Amino acid sequence: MSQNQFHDHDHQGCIASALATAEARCAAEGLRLTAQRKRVLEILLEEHRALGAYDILARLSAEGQNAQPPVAYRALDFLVSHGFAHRIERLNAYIACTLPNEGAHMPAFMICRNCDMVAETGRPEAELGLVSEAKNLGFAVERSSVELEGLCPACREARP
Amino acid sequence: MSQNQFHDHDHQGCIASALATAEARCAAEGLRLTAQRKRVLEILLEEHRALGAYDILARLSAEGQNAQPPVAYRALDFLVSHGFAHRIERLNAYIACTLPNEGAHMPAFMICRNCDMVAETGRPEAELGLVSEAKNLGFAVERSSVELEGLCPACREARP
DNA sequence: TTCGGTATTGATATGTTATAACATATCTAC
DNA sequence: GTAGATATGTTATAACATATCAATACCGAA
Repeated sequence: MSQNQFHDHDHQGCIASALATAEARCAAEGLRLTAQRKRVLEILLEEHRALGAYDILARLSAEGQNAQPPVAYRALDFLVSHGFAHRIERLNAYIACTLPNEGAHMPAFMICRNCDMVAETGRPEAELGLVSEAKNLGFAVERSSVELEGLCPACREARP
Repeated sequence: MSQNQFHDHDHQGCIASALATAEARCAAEGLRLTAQRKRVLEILLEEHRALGAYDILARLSAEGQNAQPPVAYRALDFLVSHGFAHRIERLNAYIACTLPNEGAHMPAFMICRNCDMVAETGRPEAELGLVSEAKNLGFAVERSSVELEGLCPACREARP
């Protein structure tokens, strides 16, 4: 996948590759990528945007499964805790990780307020700066959430 | 107030000073710090931690006001949109700004997962790095949310 | 192989956070 | 003092998330 999430990309390939990566990592780490978990990951990858838990439930129900809230939340917990997906706090929604090879990491997200597109990016030096600043204050960082809200390139052009 | 939020400080003075700042800024900018908005800001300042909207409603109800959800959310929207308070996405909660002189700004928060303490900090170069990285990708940042979760100094010592 | 523990799923109920919608009151400028 | 804008009161409901407990599937050890 391209470095720049805003560009077009080979979507089918990106889905297949992400699934393969998840399966490989689960096998390597003794995790169980069960049918439910895999299906939820597939849904996130297909949509390629942030989905609420109830959006996922709706998809599952449309497929004939009588899916109740815990079904989605359990699968999402698994995917998030192992780095296959991320929670977007700002949207109360979830998105497939675009860098699943890296395992648990500290991503940053750009969220378009117009089209709700979400792009993930690494944040090399910024991350270090924040964590070390916290460390100086005696605070031990374990997880981080960095979310930038604004206008994506497409929406900037559409409504300048 | 001290630079380091984890330290003790003059709480009464901090409340009075923050309220005075808010009143001065509202006067200067033609904003209306109505009784409800002021009361909600006072509650946030008194607690000096992140409060959910329904925590605030409970306080208001205890004071005899029959407060319904929109009462809290409207006051919080006002306070947040003008930089007198911040929303902590991770906690679905709100906290008084400790740097209200600066108007709208881009804060970062450290959230203790053990005691729920929230400390606000600026983030000089990290902020610039993130925003400029986004700009390079064509994304125009309008707001940001940076939240670090971990253990505060006190909780690190208590359970090492 | 079967036993027993652990992890996962199924199902119901409920808790928590946030907003829609519309009526009324208050302020401000003209 | 009236009009327009802003703020508040009130009811209802949408949207997001978890607790609980029973049933089943998986998996390693005896």
